[in-house]
Amino acid sequence: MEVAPDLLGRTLVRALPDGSRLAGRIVEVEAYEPGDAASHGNRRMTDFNATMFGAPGRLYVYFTYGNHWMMNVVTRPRGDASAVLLRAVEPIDGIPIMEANRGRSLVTDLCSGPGKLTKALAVDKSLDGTDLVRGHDVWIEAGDPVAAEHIAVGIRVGVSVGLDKDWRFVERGSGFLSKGKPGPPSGSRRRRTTT
DNA sequence: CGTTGGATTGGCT
DNA sequence: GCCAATCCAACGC
Repeated sequence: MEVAPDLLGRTLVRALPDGSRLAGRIVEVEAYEPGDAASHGNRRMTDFNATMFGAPGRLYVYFTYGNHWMMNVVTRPRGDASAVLLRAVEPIDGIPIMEANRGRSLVTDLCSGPGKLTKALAVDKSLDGTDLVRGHDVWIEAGDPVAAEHIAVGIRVGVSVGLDKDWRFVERGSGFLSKGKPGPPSGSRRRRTTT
């Protein structure tokens, strides 16, 4: 939680096997803490979320909703199971490649959401556990920190519990934020097979 | 062992 | 506005 706002403004870099460099400025994150009902870390440790329990400074990648990867930064020491979800970045380098990955050319729509971000940067489970400080596939650079007065906070997006926590941090006024609406999903639109 | 629901997105009605 | 895509773990029987 303490480091989540600090990640805003930093540069997320992804180096592809062919040497291409993709980079973006982090503009939206959410914190997930130990004991947080909305966090995977609140459940038992499995292969699915093991990275979250591991060493800090690593990349935690997981799959959800059947077809979307999410990328997180593990922030607390081994055993504490916390992470910061990277929800949106402002594209800087390798935009044409991002466009190809996303099948879209609107720059504000390339990385404006957690699932979009991973697709644009070609991030998947194979990068789970990567060291974001020393890694050579994906890492985070210092970038330009966002001043506290330009950071807006709010409740997290897409979760139905833990709404009492203002753990979503965004760069105020950025045009590259996700379109997810904070708070519970608009009704529970989950399919009902039972009659 | 079968069903449900989720840190989502994109496409169709 | 509503639903499908499609994987994993919790929960109910």
